[in-house]
Amino acid sequence: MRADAQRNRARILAAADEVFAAKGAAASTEEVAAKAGVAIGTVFRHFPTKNDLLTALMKELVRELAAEVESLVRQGDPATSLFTFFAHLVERASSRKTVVDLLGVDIRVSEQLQLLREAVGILLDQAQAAGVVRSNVLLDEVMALLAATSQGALHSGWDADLRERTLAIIFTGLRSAQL
Amino acid sequence: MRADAQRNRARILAAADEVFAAKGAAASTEEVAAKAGVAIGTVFRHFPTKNDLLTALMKELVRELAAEVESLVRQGDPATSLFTFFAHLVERASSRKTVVDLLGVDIRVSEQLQLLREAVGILLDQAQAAGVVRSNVLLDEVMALLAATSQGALHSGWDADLRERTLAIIFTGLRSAQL
Amino acid sequence: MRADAQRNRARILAAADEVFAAKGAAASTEEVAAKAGVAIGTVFRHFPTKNDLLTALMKELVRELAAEVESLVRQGDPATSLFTFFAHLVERASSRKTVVDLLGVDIRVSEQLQLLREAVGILLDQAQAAGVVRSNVLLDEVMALLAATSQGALHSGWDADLRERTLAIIFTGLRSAQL
Amino acid sequence: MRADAQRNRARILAAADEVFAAKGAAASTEEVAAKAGVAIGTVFRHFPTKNDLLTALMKELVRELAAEVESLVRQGDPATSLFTFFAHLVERASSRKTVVDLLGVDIRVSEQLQLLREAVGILLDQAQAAGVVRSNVLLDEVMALLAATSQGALHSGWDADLRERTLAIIFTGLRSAQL
DNA sequence: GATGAATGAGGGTTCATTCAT
DNA sequence: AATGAATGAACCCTCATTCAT
Repeated sequence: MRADAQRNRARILAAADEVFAAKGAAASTEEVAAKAGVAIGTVFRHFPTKNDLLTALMKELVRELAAEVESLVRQGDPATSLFTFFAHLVERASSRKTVVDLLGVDIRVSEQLQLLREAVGILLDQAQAAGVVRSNVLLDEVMALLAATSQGALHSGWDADLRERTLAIIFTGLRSAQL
Repeated sequence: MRADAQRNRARILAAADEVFAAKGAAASTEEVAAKAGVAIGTVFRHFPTKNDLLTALMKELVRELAAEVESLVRQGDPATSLFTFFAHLVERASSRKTVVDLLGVDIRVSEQLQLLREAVGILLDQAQAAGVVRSNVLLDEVMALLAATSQGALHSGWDADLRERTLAIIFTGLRSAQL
Repeated sequence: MRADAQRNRARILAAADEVFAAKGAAASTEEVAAKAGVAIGTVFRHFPTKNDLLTALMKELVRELAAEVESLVRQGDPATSLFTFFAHLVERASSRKTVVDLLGVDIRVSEQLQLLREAVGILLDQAQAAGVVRSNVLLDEVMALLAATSQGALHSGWDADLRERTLAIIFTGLRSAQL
Repeated sequence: MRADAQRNRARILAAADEVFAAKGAAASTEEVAAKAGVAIGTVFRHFPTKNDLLTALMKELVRELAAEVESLVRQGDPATSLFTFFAHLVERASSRKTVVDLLGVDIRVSEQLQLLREAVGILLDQAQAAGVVRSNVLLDEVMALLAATSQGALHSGWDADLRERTLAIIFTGLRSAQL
């Protein structure tokens, strides 16, 4: 791929991220093109379908998240890394409708999610090994809470404070030694 | 309002509930009209805007939920009513896209939510008085968890089992005496 | 259907006939709408797909042709009716690209053509009974010649004179007593 | 012109022939480029317009046909060469949408057809001299029948058998001694 | 000369909303 | 009040053509 094409592809992805983050996946491809500063045809050359664009965005997102998890696995505190990642993802979701739409809705891309799922699985294992998460908590529930909270974080009412307090309740629920 | 107009209004709301529940708010007004057995013009006479129709649906939903809360306040076990209601709402959301869309997205109708908020507030008070919910849990967090979990419940992966286990974590987080 | 809708439907069909006759089936639906004096949405309300519009045009055409054949069967000279119809169809095709496109190309509407085929079959029977068409000529060949000549008649070079002389050759080929 | 340019030109023409033969002139230039193994820009450098490419194809076709006629004139049986050529062209058309589209539709290239016309004229003269075609048959009619039958041969229903029987009728019409 | 990315007009289709019947 | 036809902006996508690399 030529240098300018590479540049445009990146620009389009960035524009799409912004636009879809603000207005959700229902925003028009035309708007993405405008924000990227290219003609509509250029968007469709790089992503032949609107859905392809959304999927690419999703892959990008999952890649970043997985990288973050990996970094936590290597350098973070095994006991708290799960909570750290959880909080970070939710914080991020609060300003990005795309994160939410993609994390939750599209079934066809769930293969992509598998990657993320496995990464989070490691964090969960660590936390359970460290004894800060009950051993009967399954990865399924953690993923479900992750997705649900990300969705929720989008709403207007969720400021940093509410987010923190809500997560505190969930983290308490995950901690061992109760019941 | 004439008797038949009254009847039509009810029919349209019922149809809208069904249609939007199945396909989300993106479904066409025409489809609602068809399912209601009226012409498209009739829908717009009753609800001048598609958004008006969605808002009306929301009011209806909140009214029902509030009624359910009230009934729990009167006849339910004060200690567990909050959890009962929470679980029921989430279960309901899992098959009704409308619940989710409305509960989460539309900001302009949040006045309507006030009613529900107050009702849930009573349940929370009761649960805290009964000592099954920590006293430092605020209504804000409960509402946030309610909304988030409702959204999450929509996803394909959420079967009854996962729903139950996920809620169990949240309920544990709400319970007192831990940490 | 309301009176105005009926009127518009007719107008659209007439406009489509004209437009497609002049430019072939590749002409835009928008142009049809403009010529009909309606908005684009109206065209699609009556014919949900461009192909539906073309098919409707085809049905209309076949209906007319079949009616003409029937009238010939009832009142025409059995010996010459086939030739009369043949000549008339080709003459008509010479100014109507639609006739040609539809008669020849679209496979999905061939059920419609069945009607025409049967009608022409009667004319052929009559002509053979009258002894002016060889008895070993099959309906298949007649239909093939009909279609081919209609297509050919579209070309710029075909004036009335050329048409007549070309048909004379074909008619001679169909006549009995030679070879 | 450089050697590689020459080679590319030939490749593009070959690819265009294949592609347009299969899908008709509506196929995209991009597809031609792909099949030719060159970039789209190269196609447009050699043929500044899609129509130029089609015209070139036409020239090529006419050249081939004229060569075939010439070979028939030199070595064929004067009495039957016209029929041989006629049958061969129609057979070829049955698998090549291009032949048909070009032979029939484009007016601007009719100068090219002049060449073919003259060649066919020779065959006709021969056949009339041999007494197997009526002397009052004009070249115009033969060309018209040639074009019409080529178009017709494209349709799905035309198998080898139908083609043969249909041509038999036309050939009979051309033969002398009848009427 | 070749490459292939960018352009942007144009096409089919949908749908909220308006308005004549 | 109800009907349902008409409107037209907006959307996704295609493709001939141009032009920077």
